[in-house]
Amino acid sequence: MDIREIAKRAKVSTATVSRAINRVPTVDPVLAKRVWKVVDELGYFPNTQARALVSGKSRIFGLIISEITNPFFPEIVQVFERIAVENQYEILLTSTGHDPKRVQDAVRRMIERRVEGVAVMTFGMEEGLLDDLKLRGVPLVLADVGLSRPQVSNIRVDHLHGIGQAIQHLTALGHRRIAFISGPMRIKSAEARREAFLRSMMEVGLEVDQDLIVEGNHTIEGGIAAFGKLQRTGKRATAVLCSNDMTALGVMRKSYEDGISIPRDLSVIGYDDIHLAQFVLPALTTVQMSQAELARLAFEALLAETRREKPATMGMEYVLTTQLVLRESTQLASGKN
Amino acid sequence: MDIREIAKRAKVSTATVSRAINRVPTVDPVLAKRVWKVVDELGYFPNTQARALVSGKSRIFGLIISEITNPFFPEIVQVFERIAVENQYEILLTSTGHDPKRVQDAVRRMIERRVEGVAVMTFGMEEGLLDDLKLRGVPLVLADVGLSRPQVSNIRVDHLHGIGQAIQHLTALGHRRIAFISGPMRIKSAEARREAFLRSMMEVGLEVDQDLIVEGNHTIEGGIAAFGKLQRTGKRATAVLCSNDMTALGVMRKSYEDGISIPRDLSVIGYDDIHLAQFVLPALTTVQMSQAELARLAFEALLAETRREKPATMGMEYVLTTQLVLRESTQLASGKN
DNA sequence: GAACGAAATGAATACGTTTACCGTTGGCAA
DNA sequence: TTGCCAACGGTAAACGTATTCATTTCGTTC
Repeated sequence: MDIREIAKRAKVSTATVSRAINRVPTVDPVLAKRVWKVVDELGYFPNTQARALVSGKSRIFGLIISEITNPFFPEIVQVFERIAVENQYEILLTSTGHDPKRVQDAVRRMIERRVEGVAVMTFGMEEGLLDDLKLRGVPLVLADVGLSRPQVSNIRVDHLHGIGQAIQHLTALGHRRIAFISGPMRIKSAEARREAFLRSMMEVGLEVDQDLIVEGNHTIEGGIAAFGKLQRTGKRATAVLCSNDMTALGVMRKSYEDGISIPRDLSVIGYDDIHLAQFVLPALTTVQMSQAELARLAFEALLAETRREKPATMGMEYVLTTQLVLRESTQLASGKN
Repeated sequence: MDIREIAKRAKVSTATVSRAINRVPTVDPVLAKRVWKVVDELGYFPNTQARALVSGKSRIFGLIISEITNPFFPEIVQVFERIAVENQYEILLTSTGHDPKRVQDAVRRMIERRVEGVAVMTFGMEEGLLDDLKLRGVPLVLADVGLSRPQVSNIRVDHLHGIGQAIQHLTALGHRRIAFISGPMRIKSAEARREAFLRSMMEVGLEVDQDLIVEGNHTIEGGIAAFGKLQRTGKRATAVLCSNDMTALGVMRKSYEDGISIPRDLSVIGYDDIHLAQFVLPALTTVQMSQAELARLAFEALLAETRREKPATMGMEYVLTTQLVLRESTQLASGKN
């Protein structure tokens, strides 16, 4: 069943059917009604591939994330998808696990489907992988990748704000020996968070002990391993700041196993503020980075880009700020430290 | 840049280009090589919409889930997506929150994109919403919706096995007063789990106190509320079985706030075995229902369906079994109960 | 009452592929 | 040398829609 069938039954031309369906105002209301009647009776739905082919618009955006099993991302995906649907867009989702091969694959698939734009959330691998997209003038939005670059919009995250608050909070509680468990350093956003930590420590006049900086990988398992390593150094920290909430959950789990009580013996601060953070035991003090806001910014940026006549030579810059959320996992530094 | 451009530069016809790209064996290796050379030089990617239009195959599967923010689903999505990509399929993902309007919308979008099949994970709303798909002969796979129905493949989950093990485990530990926090009863799978609970209780000869069965909604918040309600009845249970892990997390959170120690004062068992379950404090004893297996079954079912010549009048039936996983949240029933 | 213009409709084309169908080529046997 | 067949390549027609351009149908004005 196609537009021709509708045309025949409504006794109009296919052109009129097309116009009626697309609500072109010049079409006679009487004819339009006749068309809609047939459309409804037959349960006709326009073929998107045909539309895309002739119009040159696929109405698909690509969304590249790292790990959908990290609770940070589902919340982004949910909001992004909701907004997309509201705007009659579909999304081509891909969770790459930072595997270059999978990124490459995703890019190819997105080009083949002729996506109108791609949002990339957290990114670490060679930028070269995105060149195919740039070359074709596909609008690109990168979230949290540090410096901006030509032809690519950028969502800059103000890590310094939230992390600065976190450090101030800890020092106010009397903590001096503050550890940091980073994300994988090949990821830009992990690097940026680490920088913000170092800078914040400097600003409050605390020196950082390199032994108290350990690399994790943004998973619970990584947090467990990293915290284990931290303890084996023998240098005891009274507080630990984590590069994301999953890492913090790992720290909490490992502390529990080792008989370290949080927050009594150790204060822990996470990063991201995933929904779960408020429900763990104890509830996690963390730096909030609004997933909804991030998703919204990314979508708006993409949409703005597609509406533009000429592709912008310079990408737009958006800013997302962060903020400390106090809960139960931090407390006054204990006695002698 | 299109197939014609390639044809011109490789000095062959578009038909040959098409055949070369699709690796049709009859094409002369010399010509094929010439074609591929040009394709690579120009960075040409075939236009999927055009392909879909002429071949009648969109190479897209729909995937309808309820809540992507429930950690159970991201693990499914991940596996489903991975297998799909391996088979050159894309997935159209939709998280409906069981909102009939959003389901309706999703169905429309999927029809418009001409998906070759749809997998529905957990389902509660009027089946009528899927009629549009059935009518068009779109292969359908439903997971965990109870009885099977014509034209629709079904993945039956053997809740009884895992839940039976859970109840036996609890009774072996001396528990007699076992509470159950269900999911929302409009959801088929929640209903099925509740039935399995009732049946398992009967099988071990325990009577169920209706006051000890409370309805939750498969979220942490719902678990908190339900457990609060449970306590207000005044009838103390020594163990509580939850319809999913998120609910169990809610119970754990609420217990913590109320000074009830798990597992000392109360044993808790979850359902699903989300990845997180092993890391919470204490690690959650739960009934495992393999997300990877479920995703794989669903995809295989869909793929099998698309390969079939004539649409099957009767759907296939697949079975997924469940199994208790012992961790730290259960313990001998305390003294006097 | 005729001619003109505005507005709406219809015929036809294009979008980028796949593929049925037909024509060409070359090899081999007679 | 001729004829036949096999094998392969090319031409052209689809796929379902949007849209340009030509046509028709009005109402309006003089």
